[in-house]
Amino acid sequence: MAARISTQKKILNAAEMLFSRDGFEQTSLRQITQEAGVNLASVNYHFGSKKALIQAVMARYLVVFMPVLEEQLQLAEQQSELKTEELFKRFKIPLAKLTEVNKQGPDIFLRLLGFAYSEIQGHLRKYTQQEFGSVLQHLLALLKRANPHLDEQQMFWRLHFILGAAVFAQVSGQALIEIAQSEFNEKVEAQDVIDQLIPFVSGGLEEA
Amino acid sequence: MAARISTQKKILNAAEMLFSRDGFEQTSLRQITQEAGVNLASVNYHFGSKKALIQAVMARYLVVFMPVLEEQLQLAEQQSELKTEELFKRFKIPLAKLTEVNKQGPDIFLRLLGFAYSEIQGHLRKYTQQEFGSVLQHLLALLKRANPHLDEQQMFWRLHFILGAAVFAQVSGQALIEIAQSEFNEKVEAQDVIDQLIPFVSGGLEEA
DNA sequence: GTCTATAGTATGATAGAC
DNA sequence: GTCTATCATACTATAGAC
Repeated sequence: MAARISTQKKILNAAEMLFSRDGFEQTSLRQITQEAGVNLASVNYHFGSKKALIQAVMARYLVVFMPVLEEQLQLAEQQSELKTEELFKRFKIPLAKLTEVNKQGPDIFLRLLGFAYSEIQGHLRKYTQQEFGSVLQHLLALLKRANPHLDEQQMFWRLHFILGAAVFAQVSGQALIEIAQSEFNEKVEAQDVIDQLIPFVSGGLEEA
Repeated sequence: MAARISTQKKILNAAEMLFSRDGFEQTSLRQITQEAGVNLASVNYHFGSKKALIQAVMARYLVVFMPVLEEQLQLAEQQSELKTEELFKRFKIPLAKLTEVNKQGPDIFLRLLGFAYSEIQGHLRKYTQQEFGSVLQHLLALLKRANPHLDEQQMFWRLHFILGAAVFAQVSGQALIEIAQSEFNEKVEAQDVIDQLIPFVSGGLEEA
């Protein structure tokens, strides 16, 4: 017996797969409904619009990720010493938690996040800020404490550079991983990319 | 007397303005021809296709930028000590040279480059590699010499992170600059962003 | 809830008169 | 070289039968 999955879930699953592979704008409702094996019109029936569907796909991950990140930030705060790399390493815990949503959850989420920022998804930014703004504010506060030598402006730009590096790594991720594999004859996992990224962004942020 | 500009140039100028503001895919041939004050069909008459037009827009900058970059790399090579930040600073010279193409040339070029990589423009990558691959190989060789403590894999990933940070800064550039201005009550120029970027990527690349 | 059919809009490209 | 007119195609979204 095939599992009985609601049309809503079928749409979410198909959309997630295609969005994370090709991006939001590059994926049409036709592709999604075909992949999901449901009717074209059902997207608008269940979600109202493509934008709302995008938000729903992201939300499944954000509602898991953000609370765990906040938890980790609070743990970090209790430590006597607050080191940049330590803070970034804490991202690995909420990321790992996403395997509960989907076996490939961490990869998928990071790629979705990449597309969310590289394509200009104003509505997503607004939604994230509204729902999880406090967590992001908390992160910023801790990074400032760990890097008192940076002024506001340096911090502002470097955080955006970090975001850019992370986003780019994920969006170009699969292509890059394949290049890396053929070049180094080693299997490369998405997790390895994170491990490469953390010292890079830490070094960049701390630089005097 | 209005300057007599050829239709080709009118198209190139309008396309450049719109591409650098909105990206390649977000800009339609109809917008371009309207902005240029020429007929819709003339793009295909003069350039053959939208892809070819994109390439022509980029080429105007690349043919100026790349030779000057190569010149700078050769100068760097003659120095006894080869420092990472020194290498990245050398990018400022070929960038500044782009004011000869257009007063806003450096900004425009960096934004175009950003879109070229964030949207997946396979044909552009191929073109750049074909025409200017040797310069990029040279840069890679020097960065390796300046950072002998990094293995191939670390170097590979960090270069892509750097690309991501740079691209993101440019593509989100105008929006970010506006945020920065309102937040810091200071005028921010594109040049300032470069100055912020250089120590960040240098610190990130060198990190042990 | 799910379907077909289609409205309404936008795109890149081209044929053919001038 | 430049124009008008139009083709062929893709998209999101919705109306209305079942």
